[in-house]
Amino acid sequence: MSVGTVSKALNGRGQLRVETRERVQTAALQLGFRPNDLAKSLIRGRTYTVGLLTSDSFGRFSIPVMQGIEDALGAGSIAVYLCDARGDRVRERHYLDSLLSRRVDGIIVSGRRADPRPPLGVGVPVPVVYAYSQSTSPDDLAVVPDDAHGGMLAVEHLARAGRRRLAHVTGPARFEAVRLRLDGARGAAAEAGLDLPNERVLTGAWSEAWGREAAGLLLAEHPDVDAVFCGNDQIGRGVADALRERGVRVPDDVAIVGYDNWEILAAATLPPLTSVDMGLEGLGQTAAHLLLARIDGERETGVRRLPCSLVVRASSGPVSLREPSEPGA
Amino acid sequence: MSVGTVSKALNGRGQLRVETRERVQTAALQLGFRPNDLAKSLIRGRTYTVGLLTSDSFGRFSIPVMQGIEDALGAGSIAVYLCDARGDRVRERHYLDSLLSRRVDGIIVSGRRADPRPPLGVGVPVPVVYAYSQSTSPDDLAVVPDDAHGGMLAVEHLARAGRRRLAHVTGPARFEAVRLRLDGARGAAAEAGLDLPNERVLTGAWSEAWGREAAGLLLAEHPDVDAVFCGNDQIGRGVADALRERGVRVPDDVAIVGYDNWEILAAATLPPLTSVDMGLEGLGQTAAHLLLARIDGERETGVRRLPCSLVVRASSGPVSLREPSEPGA
DNA sequence: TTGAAAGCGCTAACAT
DNA sequence: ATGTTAGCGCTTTCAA
Repeated sequence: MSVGTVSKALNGRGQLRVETRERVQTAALQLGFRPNDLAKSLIRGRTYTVGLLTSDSFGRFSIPVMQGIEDALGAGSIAVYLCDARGDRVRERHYLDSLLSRRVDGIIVSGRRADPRPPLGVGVPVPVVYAYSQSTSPDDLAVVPDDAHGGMLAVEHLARAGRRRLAHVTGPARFEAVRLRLDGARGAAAEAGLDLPNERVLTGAWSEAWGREAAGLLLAEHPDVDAVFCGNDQIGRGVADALRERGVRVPDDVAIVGYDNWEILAAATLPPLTSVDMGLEGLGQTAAHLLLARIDGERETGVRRLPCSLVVRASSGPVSLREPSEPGA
Repeated sequence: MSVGTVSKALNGRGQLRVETRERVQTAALQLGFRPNDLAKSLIRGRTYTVGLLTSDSFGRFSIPVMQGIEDALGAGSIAVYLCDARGDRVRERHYLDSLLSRRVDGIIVSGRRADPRPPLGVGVPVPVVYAYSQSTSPDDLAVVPDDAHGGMLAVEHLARAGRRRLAHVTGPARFEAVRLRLDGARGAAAEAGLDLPNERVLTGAWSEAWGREAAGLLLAEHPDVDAVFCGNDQIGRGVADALRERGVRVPDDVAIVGYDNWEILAAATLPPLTSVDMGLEGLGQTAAHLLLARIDGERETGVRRLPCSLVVRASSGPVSLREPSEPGA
């Protein structure tokens, strides 16, 4: 029996007698034969493999993105190489070389989104997509969450719950995400006939400690605030804890909305935190599909912003039925 | 110029004129030539690639393990395939087939450690190591944290801080980890002339809510307890918050030690939580090195338990200098 | 010092 | 319906 015949039998190609086909298949099974994908790739010029290059380690945000990518790709029998450059350009270069030598069909660059990063390199001979990350080059394609939309959702929800005096406690002002979320929040506030003046926007760290501190500031300077939109869930938790400790009822007196929908934290907060979900897993899937499209010749570039969603929990219930309370009481 | 010569020039093999070698190298650089690793692998019969097969998604625990693995392997220019079976045996089989067809040199199986899992498959033709996970087969090699050691560290520390009345609030009793940590804790208690009777061992969920609840139980039934060893940091946080709310001072009245050293939670707790660190990143590295050793012919089997370490923060300070207080006051 | 040829495991076109 | 052959890109003898 010739190798050619075996190949046809196993791949269901060519004209073969049914009996031959079956004979080959049983034999292959018995011998534990497994076609060598390396050889196939060598011929096809495609490896059905992509590189996942994270510029900055794996954190709370990269993980779901990664899951989404792996999910979308694994289903199509595309394997994913995992590369963690740990924020080191040299290491990144090293991984890039390795991926290219291994002939990946494309590369997804993920990482902290803090700021647009320099492109992966010049003349990378395979398609690249940035996920939860973007490059400074307009010729690249990036997928990120729509922060303005997230801010809008939060405030829309608070307004609909009858809140009138909003505050915003968020992270460092240098983050693009901080600015965009605020823009979105302001837009929604205006839409609802409310305002969110600068003195009720407090920027600080992305931490619980800052949330606690900010809650104190709000209580001291703006005791009439009845809703706090927080830049992330840690801040939200800090605010919630601090308010509770000072006898302010959440959500009766003050409603709280967090950001990230970090389940394990948001759900454990007292009361559980309503939070904006960036849909990172879906973002990963989108990035994967866009990469596949690019591999198939698609040429779209630019930044794709994906809508967020709101996960409502107890912290943002409707205003108390009782008369407006005296926060800080 | 023949391909053979080029090969020698680029790989520094054979006898070549220096000038030729240089000429080839500059040409290769200009043309952006990149040797095809697929072809090399085909010849060598080795791909310098390993599969990372996580049986049960990526969580708080798998991530550091994964980082360690990637770190140890990436440094040696070994690429890592990422496969997430999501707890589905069919999917796992699918990934296994894919990895084998792609001729990985070995496989690391990681996952939840809850209970030993069935082996990956019979007659897997490449070395396998289980990381933070173990199989039911004694012929396999697994690396897991030493839970008894972790329990020991926690109680040793509390005893040394002068605590005499210990309690243990932990997760569901069906977890092997729960039993082992308790064993270790009891050993250390005995060593220090203390005891940890069953009525002061509370098993429940791995959650903050359970921590809060358990704190209430302890206060009601064992108000003389001066130290609580918690099965994880979430429980620790719940206990800390509940005690504080009831006016019990931590660590003055009651010391708390958590488990997992989940930085973001432990550090944000009031007061910051002393916690047992399982050294998961190191565990991943160890698993990677053991896999490499196996690939090189090493035949060791069994379960390798890696020591833990203790990260001391404020929650376990020495006993108050004031006279023994009245917890619950 | 360089070139030619075989072969890694497979597929696809062409012969038989 | 099956066998033969060339060739994917590379390394490695062996010959020149």
